[in-house]
Amino acid sequence: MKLKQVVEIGKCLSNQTRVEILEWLKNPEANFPPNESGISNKEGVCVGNIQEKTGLSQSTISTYLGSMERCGLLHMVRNGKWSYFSRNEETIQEFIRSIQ
Amino acid sequence: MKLKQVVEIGKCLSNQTRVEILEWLKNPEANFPPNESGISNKEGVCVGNIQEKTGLSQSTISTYLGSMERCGLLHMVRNGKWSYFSRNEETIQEFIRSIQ
DNA sequence: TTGTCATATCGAGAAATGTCGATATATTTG
DNA sequence: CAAATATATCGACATTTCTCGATATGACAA
Repeated sequence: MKLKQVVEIGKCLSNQTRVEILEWLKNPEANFPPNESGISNKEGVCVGNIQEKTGLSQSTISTYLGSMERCGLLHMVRNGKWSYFSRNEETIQEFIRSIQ
Repeated sequence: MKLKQVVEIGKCLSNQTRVEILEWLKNPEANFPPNESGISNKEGVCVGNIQEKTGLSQSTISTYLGSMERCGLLHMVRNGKWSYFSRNEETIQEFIRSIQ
């Protein structure tokens, strides 16, 4: 993994709420209520459910999730009006290999 | 590892130079000139040699290394007027376990 | 003790990030 | 089409971090 990407991931991990989101998404079914649509939490958790759990504003959480997706920590899939976020385990492993 | 420590490590990894230092210290004998004192680079690299390689000011590098030590990424040992820094592999592994 | 060297700490201004409310966009529903 | 809903983006101000030069500290040498 390139240095720039390591740094971008580091920026995401430099904030308590973002680290918690990453942690919660290890077990999305236990940490979030079921999605309104049929989609399982395993495939991704919608922005609203993450926002509610953190207590921060909608715009802040949307910004957080966007930056976590751009650096590769999270994967996003859109379905209608919802965006579903899940961990991107491949990139996380690459990041780990870069620093260990 | 506690959330706060993960975040402090994240802050250290959010800067290009600090990530490079961590990378260089994987192989200190290849990346730094021998220490003036008898101490091997394997046991730690002194601040001056790290500063010279980065090109940043002495005070900046001292601040960087201090924060990397406080969060547990680096280990420091003092010897006379020198401080020697090396990777703290135990904490690095703990950090990795926290995010994977 | 005085001077020199390596490192640490301080104070400051510049730059980046945090976080919000307001608003824009896009999708679905009536 | 109009309204409602979920998410994204914008603009702004507060806070944090970056990075430096200046200075303090502590160890060693003369």
